[in-house]
Amino acid sequence: MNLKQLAKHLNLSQTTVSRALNGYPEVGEETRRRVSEAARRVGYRPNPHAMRLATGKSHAIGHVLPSDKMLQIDPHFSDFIAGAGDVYSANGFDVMLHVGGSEDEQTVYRRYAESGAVDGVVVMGPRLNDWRIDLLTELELPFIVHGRVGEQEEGYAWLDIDNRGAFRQATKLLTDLGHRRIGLVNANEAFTFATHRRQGYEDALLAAGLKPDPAVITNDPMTEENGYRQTKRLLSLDNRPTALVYSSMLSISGAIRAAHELNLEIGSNVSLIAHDDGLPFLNAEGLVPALTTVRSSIRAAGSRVAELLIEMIRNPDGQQPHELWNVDLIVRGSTGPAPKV
Amino acid sequence: MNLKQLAKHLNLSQTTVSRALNGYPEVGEETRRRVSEAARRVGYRPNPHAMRLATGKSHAIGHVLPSDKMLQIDPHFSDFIAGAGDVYSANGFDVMLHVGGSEDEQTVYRRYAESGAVDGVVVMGPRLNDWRIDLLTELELPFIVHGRVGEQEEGYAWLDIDNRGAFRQATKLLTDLGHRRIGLVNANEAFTFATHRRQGYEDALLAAGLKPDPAVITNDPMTEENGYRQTKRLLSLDNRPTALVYSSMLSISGAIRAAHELNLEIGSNVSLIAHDDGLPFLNAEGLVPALTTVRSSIRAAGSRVAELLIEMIRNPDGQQPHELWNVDLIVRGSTGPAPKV
DNA sequence: TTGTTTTTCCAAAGCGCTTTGAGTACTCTG
DNA sequence: CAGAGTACTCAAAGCGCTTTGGAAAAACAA
Repeated sequence: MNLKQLAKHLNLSQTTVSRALNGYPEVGEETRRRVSEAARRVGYRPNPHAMRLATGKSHAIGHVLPSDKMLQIDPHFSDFIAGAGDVYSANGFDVMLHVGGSEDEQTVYRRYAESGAVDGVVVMGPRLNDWRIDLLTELELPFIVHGRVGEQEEGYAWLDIDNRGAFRQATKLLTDLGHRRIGLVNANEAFTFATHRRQGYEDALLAAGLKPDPAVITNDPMTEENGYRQTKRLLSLDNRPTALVYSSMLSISGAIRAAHELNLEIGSNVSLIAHDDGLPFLNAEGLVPALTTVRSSIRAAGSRVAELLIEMIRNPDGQQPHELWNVDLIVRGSTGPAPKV
Repeated sequence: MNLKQLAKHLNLSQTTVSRALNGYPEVGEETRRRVSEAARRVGYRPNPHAMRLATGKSHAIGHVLPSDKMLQIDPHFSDFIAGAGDVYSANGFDVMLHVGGSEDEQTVYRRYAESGAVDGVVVMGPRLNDWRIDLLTELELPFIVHGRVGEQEEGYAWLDIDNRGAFRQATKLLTDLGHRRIGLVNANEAFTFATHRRQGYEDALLAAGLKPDPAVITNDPMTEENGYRQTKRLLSLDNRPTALVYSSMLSISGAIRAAHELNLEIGSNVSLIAHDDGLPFLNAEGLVPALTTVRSSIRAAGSRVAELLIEMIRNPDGQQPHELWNVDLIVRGSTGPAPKV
C-alpha cells in the first residue's frame, strides 16, 4: 500500500495525505484524524527509499571501523553501539555500519557525504591528529567524536571522559598510599585517550615529587595476554614497581594471572588499579580481591553521543557540543599501602 | 554530479550512460570506455537512494540484535560482524544494524521486509524454537542463520559449527585421559549451541560408560565472573570433578583465576578445556599453561555467512545453503591425566 | 453586498535513477 | 537496389515520496 493508493482510498490528494501524516499545519484536524486512522488501519508504511530520495535526508547514522583497528576497539565497540543503537532506534534512525573491505576509509566517508547515504557519522577511537576531522569538516558531514583529537578541542563536536583526571586520581591514590614506583600499562599512544591517561598519571607522579620513568610505561593493544606479559615483565624488574595502573579491564585480568603466578598478593604485595569501561562480561567487583577502578560506562557514552549527534542533525545551526565526563574512582581491595622495603 | 549532467556532458542520453555503467550489452565498446572514463574523471557516484527506489533493491543487509540479548553475544558480535563486514563492503553491500530501542524486534523485521530497507538479514544467536525463522519465511525476506534452530535443519539457510562434535571430542579427550568426573560450564540452553554442546559432552560420557550428572552442569551467561564462580563452586564439591569443559574463553579465564585461588595446578590437579571462538583479545595460547581448546573462528564464520547470504540474494532460486563446520581440537597444556585418587 | 483573510485542499513538478519500447544508421544478403 | 538484420542510441515512463504554487471554499470585515 503506497501513498497514492491510500490517497485514492480516502478521496484525498497525495499532498494532503502526506501533509497530514507529517504533521504539517495546513491540514484540517478532522482530515488529519481520518488520514492517520486509515493509515494505521491499512498498515501503511512510507517507502524509506522514496522518502530519502525526495528529502535528501537519510535518517541514518554511519559508523565506520577499519577492520585493522577493530582489534583495538573490538570488545568496547559492541557495548558502545549497544548504547547508541538504543537511542538511534528510539528516534527512528538507522545505523549504517561499515567495516574493513577493499574500499579505503576515506572513500567511504566521501561516498557517505556525496550520496547522502547518512545524515551524520560518529568517529570512534580518535588518533592524535586525526585526519577524519579535517575530511569530515570539508565534506560538511555532521559528525561527533567519541574522544578528542590531541589538544584540539574546538572546531568539532565531541564527548569524552576525563581520562587525564581519572588517571591522575588513580595514580594519586597510589602515591597517597606511599607507593614510590608505579608502572603504567597503557594502550598505544597513537590514540588520544592513551596520551591523556599517561599525562594524568604523570601529573600525579610529579605532584608527589616522583619522576616518571619510561621503563615502567608500556604501550600495547589492550588484550589479556599483553596485560599478563607486561605485568610479569614489570614485576620481574630489578627495581620493580609496587603498584601498576592499567588502561583496560582486559589487561588487568591478565595482570591478576601474572600476580598469582609470581605469588604476589594483590592489594598487599602489589597494588593494581584499572580503568573500567563497564563491559558486561568482565566485572571488576566480581574479581578477588574486588578491583579498585576508575569507572565510566562506555555504553552510556554511546547513548549520549547518539543523542548529541541527532540533535546536531535536527538543528544544524546549533552549537557544537563539547562534553567532558567525570570518571568515578571506586576504591576496592586491589590497592593497599606500599609494602615496607 | 548526477546522471543527467554526466549524460549531457557526454552528449549521450541518460539511458546509454546508465547502461554503459551497468555493463549492459547493448552499448558499444568505444562508447562504454568513453563513459566510464568520464565517470571516473568527474567522480560521478550514483545516488544510492535513487537507485534503490528505481530497482527496489537496497544493497544492504540487516543485523538486528535485541539489546537485552546483547549481553550474551556481546563480545562475540563485534568479531562476527568484523568478518561479515569485510565481505559486505567488498561486495558493495551496506550493513544496517538495529539494536534495542522501543520498537520491538518483530516490527523491525516487518518494516525491513515491507519497505525493502534491506535485501536480507542474518539471524544471530538462534534459540531452540526461534520465532524469527517462521516470521522471516512468511515475510519472504532472505535470511541465513548463524547456528541452527534446535533439531530442525531444513527449511532455512544456516551455517553452524559442529558444536556437538566439538564437545564430544573435547570430553572424549578427558575420558581418554582417565577422568571419570567431568563438569560442564555451559551457556543458557535456550541457545541451540548450548544444547548441542551439552549433547556432545554427554555423548562422550556415555561412550565412556559414564553417567551425566546435572549437578556438575551449569548454565549461565558467558562472563568471566560466572566462570570463576561456577568453577569455584564445582571444585569445592564433595565429589569434585577432576576436569571441566567450558563454553567460552571468557568463563575459562575466570576458571583459571579460581583454580589459582584453590591452589590447584591446571593440567595436573585439574584439567580444563574450552571452546575458543578466536576472539582477538583473549588468546588461549598465551595463557599459562596454554589452553587446550576446541577452536573455530567466529570471524571466519561471519565472513562465510555474509558470502552465503549475498549469494542467496543474487540468485534467489538457488539452493538453501547448509554448512556445518568442523571444529579443531588443539591439545595444549591445560589437560592432563586424571589425578590418582 | 463586495472585498479580504484564513483555512483547506490539490495538480504537478521534482528527487536521480532504471527500463521499456522504439528509432536510426549501418552492414549484409540476394 | 530492396529487404533483413545488427549495432547503437534515445525519449519517456515509471519508482513513491515531498513540496511548490495556486485555487476553491469558508469565514470574516467593511
